[in-house]
Amino acid sequence: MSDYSIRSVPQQSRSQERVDSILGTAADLFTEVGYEAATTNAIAERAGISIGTLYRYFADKDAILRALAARYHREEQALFDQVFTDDVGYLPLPVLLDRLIDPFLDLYCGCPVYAHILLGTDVSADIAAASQEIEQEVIERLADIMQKVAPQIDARQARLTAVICKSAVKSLISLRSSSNDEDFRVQITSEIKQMLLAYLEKVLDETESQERHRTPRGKARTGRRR
Amino acid sequence: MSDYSIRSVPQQSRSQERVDSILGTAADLFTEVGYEAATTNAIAERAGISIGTLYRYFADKDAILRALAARYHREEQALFDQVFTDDVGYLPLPVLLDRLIDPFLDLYCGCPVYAHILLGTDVSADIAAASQEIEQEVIERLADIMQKVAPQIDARQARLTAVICKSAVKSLISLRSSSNDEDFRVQITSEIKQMLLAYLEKVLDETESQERHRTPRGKARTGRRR
DNA sequence: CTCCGAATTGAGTAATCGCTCATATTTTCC
DNA sequence: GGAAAATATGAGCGATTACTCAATTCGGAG
Repeated sequence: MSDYSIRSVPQQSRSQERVDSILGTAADLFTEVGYEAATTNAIAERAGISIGTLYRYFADKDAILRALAARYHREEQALFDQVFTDDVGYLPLPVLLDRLIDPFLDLYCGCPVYAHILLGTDVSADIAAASQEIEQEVIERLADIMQKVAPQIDARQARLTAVICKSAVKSLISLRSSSNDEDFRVQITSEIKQMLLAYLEKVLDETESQERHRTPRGKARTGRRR
Repeated sequence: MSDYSIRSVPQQSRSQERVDSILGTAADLFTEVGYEAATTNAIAERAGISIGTLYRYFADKDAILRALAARYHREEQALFDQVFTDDVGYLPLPVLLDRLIDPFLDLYCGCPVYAHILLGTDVSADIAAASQEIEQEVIERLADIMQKVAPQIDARQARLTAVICKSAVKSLISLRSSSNDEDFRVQITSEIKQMLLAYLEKVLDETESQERHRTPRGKARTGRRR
């Protein structure tokens, strides 16, 4: 340790550990008692550090939640990148739904605080705004997928359908975190998927028949754009 | 029942007016800035009374929200009583959906704080528990209606379907209160109804065919475990 | 008008929370 | 070893909040 080889790697890696530890503890406390009720002193104590140290790494309490929201955003984007492959438009609907839903369920299951952020339960205005931005992004991603699945669909309907799908999954997350009964979770998951399947089949059916019967008036019936 | 922790029994008609005034102001403030951020002093000031007077009528801050939740519960029950008529089982599904959904949308639109209570956004544990109780009641009411619409359905599936319907309407409330764009609200309302319609048609279709084929067990589409 | 209880008032209290900073400890590097 | 820099500590500060209570006003009966 007396070599002057690397500048401050030990410091950095230790710092990162500290940050992660704080984030993990905070996430646990937030989900247990809510954001407001989770005091910074309690977070520090449970993380095994002093309150002063906590404030060396985070400017204020909100910054902790912001960091968690950022991590959530990152992981969610990674999931989407994984899902959004070339063949996404050619998958049977039930398979597509599983592909779209299951990884996200795992995400929220593995880190329940993400559900809090998503559902906007008991968060500051800043976080709520950030969360809404993330959701907007999700809607656009889903709309893109809709366009791949049904190229004949118009952009407006694709967005609308995306909003509905996102909402349904949000409901599913909410329902799943409202109960500890694993059986109920399985049933409700299957049921929401059934609902989405029925809805999507109906939407696709209607846009397809619109296409077949020739566009009723003029042009620009089929969405393009993008 | 009937203990909202109101301190003073209305000896004068003036008292009831006061209580209503406090409740109305509190409801406004709660929806504007949230429950935590709405201080009792601010409620009193806006209601044009002193903080002392407020505490003559309500034991503590939570009692105000509890009174609002009780009012919400009462109005919701009244709506259900109105909807749950004898012919409810014979209505075409789209009509039934309108009958079930539209009055509730009006309720939440007329008093947005009800949406806060329903969605559990930023409320105390007590209120969240009370809200969950109300929701449980809603599920049972909906399950009853499901049994009337489709007598061949089994109780378990009826409850499951009720949970889904309640969730979907909850989503709709959430979506509608997330935007001020009236056009969006109309579209999203129609779309959620479409989704529910597709889902209910599917559920009824499956239970009917189950009935016809006399297969109480076995080739059910919804995977049965246990 | 006088008197008295009920209603109202709002400055003040106790408790809590986010956050600071002077001090103490550890690490780095010669 | 030892100076200096980096990091950690936690008592305590200031601000905020729900809530109290002694003082004051109101209203109506005699």
